[in-house]
This record gives sequence, structure tokens and C-alpha cells, in this order.
Amino acid sequence: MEDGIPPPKISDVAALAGVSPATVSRFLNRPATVARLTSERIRAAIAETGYLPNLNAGALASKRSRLIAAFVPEIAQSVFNDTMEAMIDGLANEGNSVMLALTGPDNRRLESQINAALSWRVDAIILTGIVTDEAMRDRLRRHPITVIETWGLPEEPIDVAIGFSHARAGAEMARFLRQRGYRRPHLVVPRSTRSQRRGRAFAEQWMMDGGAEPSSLEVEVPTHFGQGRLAYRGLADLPHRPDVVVCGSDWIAQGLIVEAQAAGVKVPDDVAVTGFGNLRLAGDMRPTITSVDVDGSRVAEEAMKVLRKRMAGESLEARRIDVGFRIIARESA
Amino acid sequence: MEDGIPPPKISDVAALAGVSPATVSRFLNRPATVARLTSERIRAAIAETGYLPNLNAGALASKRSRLIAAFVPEIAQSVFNDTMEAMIDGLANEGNSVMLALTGPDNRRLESQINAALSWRVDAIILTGIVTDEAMRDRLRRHPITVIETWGLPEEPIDVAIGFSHARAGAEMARFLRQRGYRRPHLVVPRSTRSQRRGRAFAEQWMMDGGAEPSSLEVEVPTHFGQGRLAYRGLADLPHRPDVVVCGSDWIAQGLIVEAQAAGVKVPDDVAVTGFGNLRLAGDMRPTITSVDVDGSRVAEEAMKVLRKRMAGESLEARRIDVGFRIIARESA
DNA sequence: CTGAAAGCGCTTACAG
DNA sequence: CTGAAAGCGCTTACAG
Repeated sequence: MEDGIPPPKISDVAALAGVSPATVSRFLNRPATVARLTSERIRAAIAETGYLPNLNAGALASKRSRLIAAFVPEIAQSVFNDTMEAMIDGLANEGNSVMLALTGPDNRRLESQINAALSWRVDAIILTGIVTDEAMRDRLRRHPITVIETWGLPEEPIDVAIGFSHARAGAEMARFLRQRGYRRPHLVVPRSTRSQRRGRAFAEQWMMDGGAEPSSLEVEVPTHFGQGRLAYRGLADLPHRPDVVVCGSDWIAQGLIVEAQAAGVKVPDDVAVTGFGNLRLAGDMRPTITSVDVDGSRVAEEAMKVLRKRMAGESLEARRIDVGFRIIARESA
Repeated sequence: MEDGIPPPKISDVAALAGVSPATVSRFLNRPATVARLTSERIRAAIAETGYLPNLNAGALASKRSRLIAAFVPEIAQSVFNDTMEAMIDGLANEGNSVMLALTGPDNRRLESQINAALSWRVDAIILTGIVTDEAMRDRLRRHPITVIETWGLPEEPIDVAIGFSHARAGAEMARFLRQRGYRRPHLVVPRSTRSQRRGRAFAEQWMMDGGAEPSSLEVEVPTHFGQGRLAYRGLADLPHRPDVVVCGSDWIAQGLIVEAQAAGVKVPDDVAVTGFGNLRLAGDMRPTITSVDVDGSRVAEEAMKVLRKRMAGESLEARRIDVGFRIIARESA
């Protein structure tokens, strides 16, 4: 860091190229509207000066920031990471910048972070998970920016929602396991809105199909390998031994399998296990883990499509985009 | 998203409070300089209007953006995630916003991302890993912003570096394993500058201590569980069976252990294993994994300290901050 | 295809 | 402790 001379501005480039600042601005933003020879001179002037446009000034003048705020509960070991990565990459490639905000597991900091994003006059906010506070939902609705909720699929999106029905995913897993002949499921449920929705739907479907209410264990988010080991040990205290453990994440499932194996218990013969998220490790584990796949890059793609349409001023076909989910049957259950 | 009325601006708040815009600005930025009663009226006017300052305008006028750019190779399953998380959290709490850029494993997009950050006139850039391109290093040195390189510890930081010596970490591991009686190490080395530096230093130290040159396998970054399984199978093709496998990440180590166990091979009795990063799973795995711990939150803290000093206009005591590393001896080696 | 001029919404010496 | 005024570096109708 040197305290050097101030960076060149658009008027410096313009002077060097022998044109007005307006023309340099046009060259930068709508190159097709500038004559070829003029363009050449401007290009040379930019290269010579090392000019980098001040985007703060640009955003202020144009009322378009090309800034997008992404909200995630956390980044350490998150099932959202792939989506985030695809999204950040895609957005950057189209000339946007991404502001990242970590809301924490309890959304405690959500309000101040949203205020920060609005203060930067971001063009869009992409939320991971569901904003439960109705007042906040309403507030966001009143702002003239694109708000994309991902992973969940609320009845009344703030603006646009891209995700899947966690309730259906839970119910589907119940049917899947029952059909496979399992009769005593045990649930390991992370303390997040989405996971709990899946857990509840699983239990309801299971009982609707004639099963007894499943036992369950709550674990903190973010989930991790060690919780699976603990969860396995907890099985010993249950009134009756489950024949399948339905885990809220693949990490939990992996830890549970490792602990079972260390105790000489075979998966799935002695106890079956399912995960959630279909992380790479689910397919790589021994035994491979039966999981629920959600196409995270599809979520990212759809979000980008929405953004592109909005930028082009086109209207949207749908405000709720269901990317679905698939149960991936593997060795563990 | 509604196309509502334009948001209130500082002059709206000022008019409502019966003061000038300058006073509202002072209230926002240096509240101590505003009279108590005036402050009250402004506070009320802000609440009534729902005013959120336009930070683009603020940054333009003040030449301080309170915007910080964070560069990471990737976020999916990265050993940097904890550091990033601590940093983003801390920065947000102190009123900054964080722009996230993904450089990709090969730093391909580094230049355009750095240009974007500079165009936003960020106050600081925090880099994860090392910028190898000398021209880029020089360019950054000429900009009047704080540049913090983390995880690596180059001789000549661009501005400030916070990290540890990967070479020493590699050498230390070699000594550690030799002292534990191992004689035929095999290295699994991710294709990243840092990992390869550790690998090379391990081999040099090992040979310096009289060992034969270790065999090794290169793997792609980001590393993952499945690579460990593959690496285990590759051991069979080696001229002589290693007694310890030194893995470039804890995920690789974990995968290798699972595969060994599935083959009926005992860790560490038949083959020992070490990881790197000391992720939570290293302590949770069965057997627990011997690893190298780097205090990621310490890196974050030191980075924040540097930022605070720079903002306060103070000078730095050191431009190279070594946070060190510790070999954590556990069951696997 | 290009330029002059106004305006985007703040901050900050300066003066009082 | 506060206000009037200039300025931050762009963009964008508007006119030509």
C-alpha cells in the first residue's frame, strides 16, 4: 500500500483520447453506440492510463449498482456451498459483484445485514432459506429490488422463490423406507426450519401409512460428522432399536456409519442409514449413502435467469420455481 | 419487488428534523459532534422516514468505502472456510461490507476480480493463498489500499501477510513421523502451491535425515473424501508398501482410513495416516486423525487488527505475522 | 455519432 | 454545535 497519486478518472481518459467524458462512458457501457475509430482511441487511452471506472460513482449516477447481496446462514461445511459457488461465479462472469452476508443459524443478524445491502442499493438480494419474520418479508416486498429466496418454497414468496418442498421430501422418504420394508425409523433432525419441516412431514406420512410415531433426536446446525457418532451411541437408550436412522445431513449419516462400524455393527444389515443433500461423499462412502439430491447448480441457474430477465426489464413467468428433489437409493438403506 | 417511490434521502430526513443535511451526515458518522437534542430529532426523523443512507454516494464523497474484498480459491469444502467465516462476521460487526470473489483453483479469474474490487474502491483486499504473478503483486503494491495475504507467508508481502511457513510444516511432519519410527512414508499432495511446498519440504527433510525419497501421488484441488479412497487403492501398485500415508487434507485422510478399514486393514497398525487442517472431523473420526492445526480464527483476528489500525491511520508493527501451526498427534499415526 | 450540462446523494473543509 | 457550498466521478436525457 502506497499513498500514491489519485487514480485516473474518466475525464483523464477523455482528455487523452480527445473526446468528452460522455463518450468514454458510452464506450464503457454501450460500446456499440461509439464509432470504431473513436473506440480505438479510447481503448488506447484506457490502457495507457490504467483507468478503472469508479463504480461507486457509476452506481450513484445510474441507479444500477450491479451489486448483488447473497445471504447464507454459514459457510463452514454447508450444503448450500455448491449453489453459492455456482452463483457467485456466474454473477461475476456477467459483470456483477457479490456481497456476502452471514446471517448465523438463528437469523439474528438478518435485519442489520439487510439494511446494509439496501444501503448499498444492491440490484438483488438472494436469500438462502426462509425469512420467517413477516414484518421483514413485507418490508422487502416494498423495495424495488429483486429478492430471490432459495431452497425453500413458501406459498407467498417475497418476490421470487426457487427451491423445493421440504415437506414433500420428508414424506417421500417415509414412503421410500416403508416400501423397502423398514419398520422402526429414528430421526436425527437439525434445528433448522427446513430440516424440521422434513422431519415433521416424515413422521406424519409414516403414521398415515400405519407406522408408530418415530423417535427422534435434535441436533444443532451446522451439522457435522461428530453428531453422527453421538447419535449412534444414543440409539442404545431408545426403548426399541431402530432399523433405520434418517439423518438430516450426509455428514451426520457418515459419522453414524463410522461409529456403527467401529462397534462391529453392519450397515445396512444391522441398521440402515439415510442422509440428506447428496454431497459427493455420499457416493464415495463405504457403504455408499442413500440420500436426497437437490440440484444446487440448477437453483443457481434459475436464480441467474431471473436476474437476467429483471435486468432486461422482462417480466417473469413464475414466481415459484420448483427444482424438485430425488431420493438416491444406495447401499446404506 | 414493487416499483415504489424513490427511497428517502438525507435531505428528506434533514427537512423533517429541521436541520441541514450536513448535520444529519454528522449524526450518522460522528454522533458525538451533534447536540443531544438535535440528535433526538434526527433519530426520530430517520425512524419515521425509514431512511437508509446511500452508501454509494457516501463512498464517493468520502473516498472511504468500508468495503472489503475477500478472495478465496473456492468455498465448497475448504479449509479456509472457518477463517472466512470469522472474518466476514467480524467485519460486518464493525460496519463493513464484504465482497466475495472466487478465484478458482488456478487463479484464472484473479485479474478481472481484482479489477472489480479496485473499481469499487474497496478499502482492503484480503487474499487467501499466494498471488504468484509478480506483475500483479507489483500492481497491487502501487494501489493505496490495504492488501492482506493469508495462509502463506511470502518473504516480500505485497503489503501485509498473515500465515505460517508451509515449508516448516512439511519438514516438521517429516521429523515427527521419523521420530515415531515410521520409515516408508507416501505423500498424497494436492495440486496447490501451498500443499506442494509442504510436500517438497517433507521430502527434503526426510532425506536429510537419512530416509529414501518418499513416493507420492498428486491430486486435484479442492480435495475430497473420495480421493482418499482412490489413494488407498493406489498403494497396492507401489514398489514397497508404505507404513504411513501423509495426506494433504483431513478429507483425504478420512477417505483413506475408511477404504483401508473396508479392506480389513488396520489404522495405524497396518498403515498409519496423517491429515492436514485439523478440521473438526479429524478429532471425531475413528480412529482420530493426526493432523496439522492452523488457527484459522487467529488469522482472522490478526487480519481485523491490521484493518483497524489502518483505518485509524496507525502504522503497523509487522508486515509478516506468523500464526504458526501445531502437529496434533492422535490415533491414526 | 458526440458534447455540454445537469444531476445522482452524500461528505467535508470552512465560516460562523 | 451548525449551515451553505463545493465537490466526489460518474451517467443520461437532450440537442445537434
